[in-house]
Amino acid sequence: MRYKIGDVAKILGISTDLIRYYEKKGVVSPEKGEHNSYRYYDTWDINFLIDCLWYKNFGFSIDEISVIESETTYDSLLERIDDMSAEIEASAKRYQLLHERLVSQKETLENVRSLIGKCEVTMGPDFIYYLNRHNFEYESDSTLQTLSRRWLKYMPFSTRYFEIPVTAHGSEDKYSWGFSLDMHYVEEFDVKYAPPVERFESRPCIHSAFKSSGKNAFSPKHMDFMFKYAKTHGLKPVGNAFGNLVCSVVDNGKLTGFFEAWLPVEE
Amino acid sequence: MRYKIGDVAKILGISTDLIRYYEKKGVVSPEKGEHNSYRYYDTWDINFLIDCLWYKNFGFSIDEISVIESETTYDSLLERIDDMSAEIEASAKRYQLLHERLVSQKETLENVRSLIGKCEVTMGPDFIYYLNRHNFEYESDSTLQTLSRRWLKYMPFSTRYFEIPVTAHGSEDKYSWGFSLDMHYVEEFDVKYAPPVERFESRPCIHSAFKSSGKNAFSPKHMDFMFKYAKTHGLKPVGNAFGNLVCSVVDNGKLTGFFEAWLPVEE
DNA sequence: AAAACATTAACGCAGCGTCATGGTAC
DNA sequence: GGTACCATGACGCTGCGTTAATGTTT
Repeated sequence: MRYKIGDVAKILGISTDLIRYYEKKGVVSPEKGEHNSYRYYDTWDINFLIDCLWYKNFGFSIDEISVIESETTYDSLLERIDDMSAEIEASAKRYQLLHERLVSQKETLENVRSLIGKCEVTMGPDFIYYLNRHNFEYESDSTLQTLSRRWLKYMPFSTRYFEIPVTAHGSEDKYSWGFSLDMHYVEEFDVKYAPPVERFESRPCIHSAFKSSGKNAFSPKHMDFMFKYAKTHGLKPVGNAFGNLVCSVVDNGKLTGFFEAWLPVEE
Repeated sequence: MRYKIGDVAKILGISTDLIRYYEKKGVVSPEKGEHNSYRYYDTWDINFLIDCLWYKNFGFSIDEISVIESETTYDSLLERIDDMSAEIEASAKRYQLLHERLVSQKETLENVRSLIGKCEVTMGPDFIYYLNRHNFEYESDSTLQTLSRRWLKYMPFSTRYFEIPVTAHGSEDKYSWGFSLDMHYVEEFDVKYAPPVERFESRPCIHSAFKSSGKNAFSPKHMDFMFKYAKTHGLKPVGNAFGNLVCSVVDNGKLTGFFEAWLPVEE
């Protein structure tokens, strides 16, 4: 039996262009008509294409497929399958982690909105962090830059972290930014840390949230209410206030950052 | 502080080209020098870029990012996160299934090679299947073609299936091809089936494997040894012989198909 | 004045989809 | 002889990387 390209496309449920594309990439080579330049496929060619689709659905690239289909022995196929298996396993893991992260991010988003301006005392998070920006200036230190590049790749598991020296409370412009990474992920990714990366261990904190609209509007003043809360409730700040940028979205027509904030306290 | 594009690239660990590309896509727009056309970034711009990378690592496309970063409200962000969460969950599931499939495929490959020419009696698999090709000719029936397209998308969970009528044993060219899908996946994908899709329920079979080299060399004769085995061991074939194409690779310099085969029998 | 930046523009990659133009089969 | 198919080629898409030619900063 000879099938024209359209027949094959129908049988396989793919486009004729895709079949021609595979041919261009050297995967399939059907007979060509003598008088015309039509492609004529036999059963074997179609089987071959089905094989290709099989591998394609595993995620093999066209080049890999053309190698597998034309030059591969049983043993090297087993090797390739091992490699692909490892890749796919890694992807599965990655997507699973991403999914968990998105779920927790969504929880955070929901909590933060309802927490704005309110304070509660609870155990703070357990995480590692470092600072790479003070007020408006990024550190030009190359060690820090290397670090940042690594932590940027941990995103969205790493998050944007800020810190306000407890002594600076009330002033306009003393704060630092950096990144933090929850201990959960430190273990998951087996992250080694040493100064300038520090660890914050879970302890009692005032937990709250606030927002800040407009460019460069972020200021330690946004956390004043938390210090007030401490004072009026007989709690003593015992460390720097800190928090994370949770998201930045349009709010009342203005670009607005939403922040989750913590202030370590003691009775 | 003003940063030049190279400084930003260093801070973020990405290429200057990527930053310019994001600008072209409308994500970031830094100030331009008055006398030159250099780009100058402030802290805000860099934050913005970090945000973008954050979303990027979740898998959002550049277009989505530019929307999220410039027009999105808290509520619509939550919605987008829900959508993305569903997508990512699906990907995670997909990769996990693919991985399991690859692992089982590798097992099959290893078993089949050691089973070639040997027979064992064991419980056959439980699966559904249909036929769409008889000898060398594909059915042109459009219902079957639609079915094939669907089953081709189930690959590599669906596999290439062949059947040899028990009455045709010994003849040269009576066999059919189609697809089969293990009951495990029928449940996993919640596949509904009705004729022409049939079910084969697990029952005692002679289990073996064989290979076939060269174009169009496949023939029912390859299974003769299984019928012989049945005869010499007092087993009566009680249904069509069938099997799957396991792989096709180069063997002794020739393109060779490896097949796993089953023959239902009774004492 | 040399080195290290910056600019724009064009091209390339995979893995296709989408025309446009013209030839062919039935 | 009409229409449904086929061929080739070019271009578009995303998310960048890679030159190349040229201009600017320090």
